Amino acid sequence: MSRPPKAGSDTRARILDAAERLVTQHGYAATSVRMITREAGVPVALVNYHFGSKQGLMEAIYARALDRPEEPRVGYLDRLEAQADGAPLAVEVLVDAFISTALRLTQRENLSGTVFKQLIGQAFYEPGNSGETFFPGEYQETIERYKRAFQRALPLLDEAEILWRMYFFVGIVAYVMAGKDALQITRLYRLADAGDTERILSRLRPFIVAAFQAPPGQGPALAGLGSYDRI
Amino acid sequence: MSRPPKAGSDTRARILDAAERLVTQHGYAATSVRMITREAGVPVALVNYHFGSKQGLMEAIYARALDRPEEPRVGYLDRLEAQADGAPLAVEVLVDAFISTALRLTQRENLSGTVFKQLIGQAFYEPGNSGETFFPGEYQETIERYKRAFQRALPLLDEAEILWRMYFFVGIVAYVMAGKDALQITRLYRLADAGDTERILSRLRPFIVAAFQAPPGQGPALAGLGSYDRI
DNA sequence: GTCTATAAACGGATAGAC
DNA sequence: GTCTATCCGTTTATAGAC
Repeated sequence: MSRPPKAGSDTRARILDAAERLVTQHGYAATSVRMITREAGVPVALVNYHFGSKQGLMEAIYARALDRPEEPRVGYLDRLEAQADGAPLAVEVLVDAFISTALRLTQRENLSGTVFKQLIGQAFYEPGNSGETFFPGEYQETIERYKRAFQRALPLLDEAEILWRMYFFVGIVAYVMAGKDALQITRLYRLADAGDTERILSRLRPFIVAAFQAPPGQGPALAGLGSYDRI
Repeated sequence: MSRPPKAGSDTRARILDAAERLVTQHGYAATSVRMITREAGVPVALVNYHFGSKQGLMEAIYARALDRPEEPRVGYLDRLEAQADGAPLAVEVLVDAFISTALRLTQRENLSGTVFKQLIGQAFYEPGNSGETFFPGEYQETIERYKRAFQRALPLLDEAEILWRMYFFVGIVAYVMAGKDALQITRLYRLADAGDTERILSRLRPFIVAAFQAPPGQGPALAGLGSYDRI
């Protein structure tokens, strides 16, 4: 932004950095290539030179953001299970592991921090892209592993129930990491610790653990739903 | 789309319908006024005539979607509290009430059904708009009322903890209503009942109730976070 | 690899006839 | 209220000099 157009440093990375920042702030469609190159202090043409098109640039952003560490993600779960030596892992441990993994993902060194959260949120919620575009297949195995671990930890729940609870869990983590404050929308509250993802997730942990341990039977259907004359 | 430009029917509504459809599909920024009028089969100028600007059109969409029923939203909570006659409402009841309200909101007759869910999701996640633009002030009171009710139901939790759990709760509901399937992204699972919001929320209910009832102390911080060498 | 200049299309908005 | 024609700024992308 205030940087001189001077070369020497990696132009490609500069563009990626600027794009990452702007896209997470304003969204894909609302961010123009010119905004990006202005922010990066480079001429417009370089976007097309390096990435082919605006779309290509976007894909590069996601590719870099999701760029995997050397070890596969399940490696962590493997270690925990090895330690447990055949015994099922406790729900607390599983929830903890998943949250930690997600958190770690947001703290990758090559990421501006808040960036990844927004990318996650957008991948889940921005219409049009179905998510598959950006999420590499490796994550499938992770889900599968967690599913089996949760099944062992919660033998009273059937597979469908486990999956639904994982679904809620993943959703909440994405939601928290995306960082939009639904309650703040009401302008009434500013939550303590807001912005500190680690603290937030440590508040989330017992909440989710208890939720997973809820008794199976889906309880009575929503009480009298449909009989409420007016809400 | 295939409709003739013929008048007689309400043009304004035609534009709103088309805009609703397209915006929920592609998002605000990615939907141009011209796409909308093409879909509606009317000339471009009518958008500005009826709504002043593209932004005005958007606000009209949300206004219609959130268009309040005659009774204020808290009326329902009022009735429950009156019935309880001074006694605190149980967590189950509160969770149930909130979910039902949200669900009702998505089932308003004037809505194309899935539309509202996406609008909600986008209001929370689309970068740039902070949500205040669209969410009318009346919702503030609703949050405040729920907060007090939850505080009475869960006297062991301090206000901050209550707010955080409500935050998670609201997030999960928005997430579910927005309908993106995080697990489906992995292409491994298609959850039973998927798409049937009412069923999903009835699965959500016991999950959330148990979560709210989790013991206060935020538990140990994320176990050894920071000591995991690699995830 | 970097940059300038320009192409070609599309964006939202408006003036003014009907 | 409806529609055509047009203004004008901005968009993505490219051609071609350096």
